[in-house]
Amino acid sequence: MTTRQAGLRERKKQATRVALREAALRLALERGPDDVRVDDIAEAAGVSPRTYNNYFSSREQAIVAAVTAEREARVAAAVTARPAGTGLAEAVIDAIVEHYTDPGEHGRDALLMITTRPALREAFIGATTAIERPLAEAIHERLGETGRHTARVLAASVAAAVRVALEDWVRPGSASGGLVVVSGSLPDLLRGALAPLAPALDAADQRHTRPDRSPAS
Amino acid sequence: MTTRQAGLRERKKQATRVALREAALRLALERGPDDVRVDDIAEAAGVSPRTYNNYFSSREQAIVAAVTAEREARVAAAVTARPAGTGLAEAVIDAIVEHYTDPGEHGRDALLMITTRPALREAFIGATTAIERPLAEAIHERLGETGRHTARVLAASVAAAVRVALEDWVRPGSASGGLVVVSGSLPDLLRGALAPLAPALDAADQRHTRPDRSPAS
DNA sequence: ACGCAAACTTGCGTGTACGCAACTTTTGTC
DNA sequence: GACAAAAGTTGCGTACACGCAAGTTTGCGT
Repeated sequence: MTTRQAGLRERKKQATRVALREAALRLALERGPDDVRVDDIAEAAGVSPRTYNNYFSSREQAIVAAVTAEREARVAAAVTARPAGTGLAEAVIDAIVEHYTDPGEHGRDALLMITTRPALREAFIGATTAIERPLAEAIHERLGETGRHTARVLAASVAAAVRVALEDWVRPGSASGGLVVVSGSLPDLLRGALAPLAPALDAADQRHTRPDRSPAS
Repeated sequence: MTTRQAGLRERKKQATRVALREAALRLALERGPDDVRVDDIAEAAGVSPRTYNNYFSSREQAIVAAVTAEREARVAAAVTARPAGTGLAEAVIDAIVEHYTDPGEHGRDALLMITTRPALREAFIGATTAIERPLAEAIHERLGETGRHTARVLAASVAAAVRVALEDWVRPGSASGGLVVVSGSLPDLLRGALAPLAPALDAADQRHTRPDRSPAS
């Protein structure tokens, strides 16, 4: 076995997954997302329509995945990579802002299309949940063995905050009523949404640094 | 117009919604959830199948809604109802624990069925998102006008934490590897999951009480 | 090298979600 | 009280998600 522990099977699976999502995005950009049939995507990726559905459970999911894929892992890796002295809040927030600001290798036109069509918007927003697991592991590593549940909760909260920021970013315009006019730059929105969680992140960090009492009264 | 501003239209809509979800749950309990067709639910509620789909976008959603409905509003109301002196974290956590522990008017057999079938489990877990909006408004009222965005983020985080707790609660058993053996009582799980967020909730509360510096650096 | 077991793919069938356009009910206005 | 606009309901047609069981590929022990 020369290729690490990867295994042919796993590599093929990833290849199929990538082929499917790339095909989905390309076709959606070419013809417009409403003129892409599942069969087309499957054919372009060289698999049967049924197999397509083994990888993605909706067309929107496949298209969006081409943009959001691997962001999760990169963010988690970035969190792990911050120097150990860095506070947890700073590490997490910086990692997120950094990797969400980068539009990925796919151009802005993809994001434009996604943020324009409601169905794609929803899938895009829903994709935020995917960072929970890797992020939880990254936080868990920093907190040590005691903080496993805490790590999951914090990761889920961070994901939720990111989702809120993306909702604001993606939202059409402000209400004509003159109230909410948020739509700043994405980094600002992210920092703004994550800021309220900083106390929780740092508190967990402190508790790990000097473990004392349990949280229950 | 005798009935407040409710309007006949709105009342009929709610009645249909209730009829649909109650019918969905009743039929699912009677025959088992896999032997209930959408047409059956629609017929039992006295509407067309197409109308059913104007209210719920999946069968699971309708069944689960019968159990989770109005929890959202009750929790939000409970948060608002706590005396103003109470800390935000305490108010929110107590309100949630109180209303999620109560199994609602529908018996435990409904919950048993839901937590048994994977598809229903997922819908049940997914329903947690529904408290975000009312909870955000409740928190917003406590924080004052400055904290609108903060309130949304905190509400989303709380909902995420609740989801984590429910996932643990619903999860079959522990892994045979001997690691994670969580499954305590639901109240304990909820408090455990919400505890890490307490610092964030209280920090927001403090800031509103005496507004001073910004959270950065 | 061989062969078995597990994992993945595929075709088929069923039940479903949802856009669309016609029709009915409710609401506010004169 | 009548009417026009708004909101809701319904049938139809299309595309889709997914369980199931058969066929194919990969992994691994011998």
